Amino acid sequence: MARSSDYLTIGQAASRCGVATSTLRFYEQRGLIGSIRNAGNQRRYHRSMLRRISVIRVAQGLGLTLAEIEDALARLPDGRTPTRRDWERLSRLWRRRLDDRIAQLESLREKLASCIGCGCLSLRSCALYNTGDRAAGRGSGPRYLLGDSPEPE
Amino acid sequence: MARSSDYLTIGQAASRCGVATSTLRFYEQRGLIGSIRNAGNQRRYHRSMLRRISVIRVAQGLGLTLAEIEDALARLPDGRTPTRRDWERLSRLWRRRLDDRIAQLESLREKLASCIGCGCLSLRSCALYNTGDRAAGRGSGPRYLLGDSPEPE
DNA sequence: CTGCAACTTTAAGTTAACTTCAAGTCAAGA
DNA sequence: TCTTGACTTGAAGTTAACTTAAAGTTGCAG
Repeated sequence: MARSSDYLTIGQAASRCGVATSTLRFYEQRGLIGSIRNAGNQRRYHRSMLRRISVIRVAQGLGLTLAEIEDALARLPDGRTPTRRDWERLSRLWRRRLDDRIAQLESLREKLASCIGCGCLSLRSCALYNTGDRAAGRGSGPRYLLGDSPEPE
Repeated sequence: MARSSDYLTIGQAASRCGVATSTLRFYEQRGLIGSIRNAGNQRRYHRSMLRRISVIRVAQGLGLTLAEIEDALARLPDGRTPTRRDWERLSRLWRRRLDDRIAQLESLREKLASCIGCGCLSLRSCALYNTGDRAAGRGSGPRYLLGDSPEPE
């Protein structure tokens, strides 16, 4: 039933998806993907896992964090690998985030344009200071500029 | 000549600029801003420094890294605090980056739209995989999504 | 059977932009 | 003078998303 060609080594899967093997191990550790083991304890990936990895990579390209992707994938029935219909739903959802982000940047651009001549940069009155666009203020560490989710209370 | 009200403590400067005092110390350590010391070795900031701090913050809001901002500020004559004319030049420059970033995201959105129905996600043939939009592959650490500078060779 | 590439694990390192901590000093009002 | 809040330093911690290293095991071609 399961031809051996249905399964790939970690190196094969990685090169098929354009990622490093360390990345796949990392994703597995995070619970984003799964694998089975052969007799010698080496990972083997079913071909269908390639699509799941692709979805993860595309979502990252859209600016989502792994946590958000994890969440989205976890909402699929039985945590199955995304079907074409699943992908349709997910990508529609993500497209909206992209729209939002573009709108944010456009608004920022307008504010910048109107401030070029003024240059006040006043904390109180300058629109550039009140874009709500800063990813700052949520703990330490680096700030992400696309996947800007709402602040926790 | 120099009234004492021309100088602010770190706490005053921080609250005027909407940043933490630790941030100002950090900026100073990085060489982004400067201060003088009073008799008791405490930092005092000249009012003009507020504008420099503001420029830094706005630039960050636009997605520039501190390294890039450092560079831009270092190009000002004698590393002076930005005048209104300097700000005009800088903000015009940064506006172009914002334009670029928006264009990138729009192109990504188109690709996503055309892939929603297809869902191939093939590493070889899918446009979503070849946006050139990934910040990946440059060392480890987090990836930045707006201040996406060209890859070193 | 030898040899080498590909695999295994766990732990630690990388990056940016800060924050937090510890232990101490300074400023200023009551 | 006392107290309290603001300040000082240097070192270490935080976060995401990985990578790198070290030390050992497996797969497979010759």
